[in-house]
Formats: sequence, C-alpha cells, structure tokens
Amino acid sequence: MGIRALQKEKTRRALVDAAFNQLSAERSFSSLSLREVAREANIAPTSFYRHFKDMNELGLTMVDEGGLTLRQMMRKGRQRAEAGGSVIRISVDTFMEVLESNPNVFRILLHERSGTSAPFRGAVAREIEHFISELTHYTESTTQRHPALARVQAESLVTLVFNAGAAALDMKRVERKKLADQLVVQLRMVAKGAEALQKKQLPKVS
Amino acid sequence: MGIRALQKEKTRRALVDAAFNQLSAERSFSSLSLREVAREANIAPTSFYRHFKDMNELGLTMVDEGGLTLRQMMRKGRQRAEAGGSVIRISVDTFMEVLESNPNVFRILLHERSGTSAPFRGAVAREIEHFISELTHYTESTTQRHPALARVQAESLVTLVFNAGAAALDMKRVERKKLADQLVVQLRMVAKGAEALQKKQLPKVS
DNA sequence: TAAATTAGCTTACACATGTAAGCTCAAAAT
DNA sequence: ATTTTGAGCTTACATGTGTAAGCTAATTTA
Repeated sequence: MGIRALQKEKTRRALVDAAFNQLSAERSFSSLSLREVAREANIAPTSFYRHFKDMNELGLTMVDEGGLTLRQMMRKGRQRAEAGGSVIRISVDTFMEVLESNPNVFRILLHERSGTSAPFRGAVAREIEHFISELTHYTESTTQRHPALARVQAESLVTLVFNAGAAALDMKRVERKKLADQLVVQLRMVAKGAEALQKKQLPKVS
Repeated sequence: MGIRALQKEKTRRALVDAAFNQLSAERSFSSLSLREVAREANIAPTSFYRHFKDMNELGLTMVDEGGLTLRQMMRKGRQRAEAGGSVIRISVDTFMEVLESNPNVFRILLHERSGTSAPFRGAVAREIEHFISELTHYTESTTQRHPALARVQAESLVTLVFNAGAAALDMKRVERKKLADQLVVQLRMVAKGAEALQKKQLPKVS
C-alpha cells in the first residue's frame, strides 16, 4: 500500500470515527451534517466527497461495520458459554457488556431500523437477519427443534434482546442489571414455549 | 364555546392533522419544519406560536393523541373477542387493521420510541406502559397467572407486537398476512412458555 | 357603545446547510 | 526527469430554517 493510499485510509477512518463519536442519546446519524463530521475529522467540508459520495454512503458503511462488530462480539460470548453455564444468561451478559462499551454502534442500528431511509432500514434488517440466522442454526444444532419453529423462536429472541437493548441505553448500571434479569426470564419463557409447541405438534414421539 | 375559541380549535386541529399527514415512511416528525406544517395548515409560520410553544409541544400532543387512538381501537378489538374465538388471533387482526388505516399514528410512536428526544422517548414509553398494564390486568383476570409473571409475559407480547407492526409498515397486504400468522405463533409461544414457567414455580398445585 | 384582547398576518434577520468551481502540491506513473 | 493524478484546500452561492417586531381586524368584555 502506497504512502498516499495509506493517508487516505487514515482520513476515511477519521471520518467514520468522527461520525460514531458524534452519536449519542440526543444525536442520531441523520441529524449529523456533512460539515459537522468533516469538522470533527479535521478536514474541509468539500474534502468529504473524496471519500464518500454523500452522507448516506457514510451511514451505510457505519451500519455494516457496526453490525459486524456486534456479531463478532456475540460470537465471542457464545464461545465463552461453551465452557459451561446457561447460554441464555451468558449471552445476555455479553450483550449488555457490548452495549456498555459500544453504545453508539448499537444506537445506529436501533435508530435506523425505524428510520426514514429505506436503504438504511434495509441495511439494518440485513444485519438483524444475520443475527436471527446464526441463532436459528445454533438452536437447530443444539436441540431437536423443527426448522420452521426454530426460526420463529430465534426471531422472538432477537426481537426481545434488541428491545431490551434499546431500553438499556437509557439506564444506569443498577437498573440495567434488573433489566438483564427480566430479559433472561423472557428468553427462557420463549424457549419453554417453543418446546411446548414442538411437543404439541409431534405428540407421536412421547 | 365562543365563535373565536371555536375557530382557534379548528386551526389547532388543522395543525395536528397537517403534521400527521406529512408523516410517511420517508418523513419522521423530527424532520418536519415548523414552516412546512404551517404551510400545510394554511397559516403563516409565525401564527404557529399562537397554538404551540414550539414543534416539540406539537409532537408530544401527537404522541399522546396517537397512543390514545391506538388503545381505544385495541380495546374495541378485545370486545369483539368476547363474542368468542382466539383472543390472540382477533387482537392481531385488529392491530393489523388499525395499522393499515392509521399508519402514521403508529409511525410516530415507533420512530420516536428510539428517537433523539428524551421527552419524546418518555412520552412513548408511557403510552407503551399503558398497553402493557392493560394487558397484564387482562391476563391476571383471565388466567391464574402470578402477577410478576403476567407482567413479564405482557411485556414480551407487546414487544413482539410492536416489532411486527414496524415490519408490517414496509409490507404489502399479502406479506402482511403472513407476518400476522407468524406473529400469532410467536404470541402463542410466549403464552405457552408463561404457562410452563408458572407450573414450574408452583408444582404443589398439580 | 367603547375598550381590550387576540388569531393571524407581513416583513426582516442571522445562521447553517449542501455543494459547485477551481487551486495547490506531493506522490505515483511514465 | 517529466507528466499525471488526486487528496485536500478556499471561496462562493442559493436555499431553508426559527423566530423577533409590530400591524390589522374581528371578537369579546365591560
């Protein structure tokens, strides 16, 4: 990589990081202006265009990058669970830790999921689909769950986790701990329910 | 009511309606400008202030009004269910009908729930709390569910319904029908799971 | 009937935005 | 060694914004 391409990559990262750093509970991506991001990254507004066609392109990059980050960290958490213990409990704890250390990564997914840009909603939906898909396969491989049911179960779980994540963003540590406990109950409830539905549909086995 | 107060009320309604009508998949409340809303309502921009302190006040009014509308329609649906049939099925169908005829009422709740204004998030949270509360009481009165469990169950149900509603907004009738069916399965799953957890915690009864 | 109130108007201002045009000068290619 | 490329810059412009100041005219109150 030439010295030139290297510097370009560095500036591009500065732009992405600047955008992520400007996100907060009070500030969504769509409320950021090109000029603000450029200012934070220490480049002239018009230089922005050397890296992204427009703000949308930057935002979509952030969604992709964010989804990837989140999935990687959740996978790490699942590995932790292989050593023993409740997968649900450990996954929830991992999720909450990720949320605490990377709130803005989760924020952009959360906000743009119900945002006003169809491309953004699509990008977030794709990321969530990855979560659901991974979880479906995990469930199929660790239980005797019927594929279609495993899928519905995974969708429910991911929905509940994301919803709790959204609530957690507004909370302090102590409340968050309580929320995590409630989430664990919710997830166990879904798991139990899926089990029950499975038995109902396949009574011949018992 | 004097002829003057009457006209004022009429203009106020025109403002609220104008704002609701400008909402769409591509347009959130926070992206509306005071001038746009005033234009749509056929008044001068500065006259807006005769009715609302600022755009936030208009928005919070819309959230309150929207939440009320939604709850009223869901209550009507529950009455329909008293005549017989699955409460879950009928409630889901009612919800989907409401969504189809009042998409923007749901949109503002959905979007501002994860928006950038704490007051808005609070207002939406309060509306959702009403839903959860009503559903918790309903569950307690129709089953022998433990209060705390009924609450967690209701939270899960409302979360899943809202999530499905968000997805439904981007869909056409046929897809929506499929989504409704999946949602019914999810809700039954939660109900079954709650039942199972209840029996587990109170094995002495059986 | 006279005075007070007020919904809605017009005009005006300062400000932030996206982005077009065109320059510079160091790195890369020839 | 010379030419080409391109990342980043400065300047400039048109547009939409929130809202302050102050007028008008019709309703309401006294």
